[in-house]
Amino acid sequence: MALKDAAVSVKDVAALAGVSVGTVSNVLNRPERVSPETRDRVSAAISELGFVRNESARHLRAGSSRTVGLVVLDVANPFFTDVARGVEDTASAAGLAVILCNTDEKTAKENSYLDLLEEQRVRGILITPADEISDRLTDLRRRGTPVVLLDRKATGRDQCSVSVDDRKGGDLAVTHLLDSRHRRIAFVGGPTSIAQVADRLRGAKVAIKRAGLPDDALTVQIMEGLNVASGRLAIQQLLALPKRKIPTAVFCANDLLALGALQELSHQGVRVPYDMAIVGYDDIDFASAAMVPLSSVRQPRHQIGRTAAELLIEEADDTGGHKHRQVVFEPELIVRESSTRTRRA
Amino acid sequence: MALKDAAVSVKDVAALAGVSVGTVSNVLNRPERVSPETRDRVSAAISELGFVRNESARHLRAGSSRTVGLVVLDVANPFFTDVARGVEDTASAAGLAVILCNTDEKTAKENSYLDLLEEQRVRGILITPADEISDRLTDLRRRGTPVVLLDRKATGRDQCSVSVDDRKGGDLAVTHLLDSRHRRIAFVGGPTSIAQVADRLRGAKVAIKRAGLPDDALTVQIMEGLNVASGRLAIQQLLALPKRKIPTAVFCANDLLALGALQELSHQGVRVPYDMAIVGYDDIDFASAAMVPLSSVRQPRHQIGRTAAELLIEEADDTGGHKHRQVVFEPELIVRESSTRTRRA
DNA sequence: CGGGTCAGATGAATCGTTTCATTCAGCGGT
DNA sequence: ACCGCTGAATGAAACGATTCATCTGACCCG
Repeated sequence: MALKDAAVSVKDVAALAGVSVGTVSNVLNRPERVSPETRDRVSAAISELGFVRNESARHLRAGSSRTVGLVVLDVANPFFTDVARGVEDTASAAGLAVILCNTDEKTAKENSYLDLLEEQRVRGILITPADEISDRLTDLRRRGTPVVLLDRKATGRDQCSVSVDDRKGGDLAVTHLLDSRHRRIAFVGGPTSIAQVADRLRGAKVAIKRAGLPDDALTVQIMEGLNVASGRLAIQQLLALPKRKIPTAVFCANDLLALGALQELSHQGVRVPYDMAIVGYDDIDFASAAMVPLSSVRQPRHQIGRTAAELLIEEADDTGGHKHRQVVFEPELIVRESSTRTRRA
Repeated sequence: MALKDAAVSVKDVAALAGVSVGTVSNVLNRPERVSPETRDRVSAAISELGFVRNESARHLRAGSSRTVGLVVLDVANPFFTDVARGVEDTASAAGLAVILCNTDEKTAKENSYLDLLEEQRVRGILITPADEISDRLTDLRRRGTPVVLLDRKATGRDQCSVSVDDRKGGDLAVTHLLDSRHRRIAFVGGPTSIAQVADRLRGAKVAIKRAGLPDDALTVQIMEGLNVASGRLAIQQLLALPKRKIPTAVFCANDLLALGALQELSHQGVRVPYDMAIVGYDDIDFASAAMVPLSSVRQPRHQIGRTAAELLIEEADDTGGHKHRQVVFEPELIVRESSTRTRRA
């Protein structure tokens, strides 16, 4: 049995098995080239010493590592954990580990993680940028680290991305509310510097315009963050408007906001959906599990992650034939109780 | 500017700056030993070539890496994402990256991640074991990788752990329900092979016994998983019991179960807390944001993560004086609407 | 002017693994 | 008995950064 201070290397294994280090390496990597007896002897030595390969040394020689980086805005958002699972499934099937990094929407944190990942020589990086596509990211790619954008469409054709048509999603949500006779609608979102928020708002405006309504039929409420607390606050502010300006429906840029809104409305005795309808975005699991099941725009979260990881692996393993692709999924509106006035007075 | 195929190394930098590789390394690691002019020349060369250190090479030489592994049961559970943030805060302050691994409560996945982490020669591992403490984990420690148990108390004194007194938590929850006059209580949990579930159940039983009630005052409902779907199912099963056996309160082993229970009760027209009270566990953010705000046993999630990471770093940097510690936090009962019958008929 | 000091720079050795050109032994064919 | 072949094993080189013993030259002092 190996002792605590062992630090066993191929050399030790080779010595114990009475072979050369090259042979040990062959047993590990191309066992068919080694005679059965030798192979057994080496295997025995490996388990006796408790030998564990040193990935850094392999990697140093090989030039490429077995990890990919996944950089997201917020791991606490169920949307991203689901995407992460998709990434992990694909990556681990390919024998790759995932380093999950959390930026909290801060460019500074994003940059320091990118440095770290590049120093680790990760095979590639999946990222939902906190802001504009930074120079840091461009440099990274130029130096040879593949980057796939996640939940954000690449602007050019020279880069892979996997996203969902957020404009269409915003359009779907608001069109649904308009179809349900709502004429005063609020959009509740986070900072528009986040591309997803900006696009969903844009889609909402398109729907309003198509219906021939004036611009002010849509009240735009921009909050600090995309979380539950901001959702509650947004409702407080909306309910404080002059009575005839209070919307009859709100479309929230994500489900965390929508859940906060739902809670605050209930708290204030406003009935959902009878007095006010709500549509969220992402269709996280908690949306259908909410007390008033939440209508929401569904995104194929898991598939976004899987596809992005596939593109990344394809680009990383590129033998020359890689074509950059911009995959765009279609959002789907899931109508639940929070926006259907079946028993309307 | 660096070209795509650059793969710049210290050698290239040294050549461009007209110095030796040793000097480049000194500029990087002990700039005070290098004369200002040389330092500037080297720095210029570094940025001109876009040189990025190769962490694997550093690590190979240094013998220790700059990453730690965090192995949890389920990243999609907000409890763990909050713990993960705590870990990340401490780790990144120490210049360490976190590799987050998800076992889905499966021993097989756990083992394959442990292999991977050991091959990466991580500085240490934080883990919530899916089952018993496996031999794999013991071997790992014997070979020199520090391991700190997370949300699970170490059985011996030879290992660090950070946990919460789950027995006490179960006791608190059930005692609270007993104080509210409930005499038929259900415990809804996941498999008891998960230590947390077993301990919370044990605490619940202690409370029942202390109150002098018979064992069958507690209906034990063991479900497959610790998620929302299982919570709904559990309620369906409980409501199918003979009327006089149906409990008036349920204590759920975590908040995901409790949220599922809440939803199903509402769906079946059972009023919470008037017809049935609920207490959850973890006090995740969604608990207070639920339509009927959920009573729950709070754990210092963020602090669990921080403390565990601190212990791990201390053990990893050990210069001989490390004492293994088993930190146990106290749980706190947060009473909200789901278990208070103020307007009881 | 010789000797000592010291900051600064050097470059070979090292970490653990993989790779590949080379060696070796055994064997069949002539 | 010798040649050529093949399967098996070998061992040195290489990956890139760090370290440390060593070297260089400038400067000061007696």
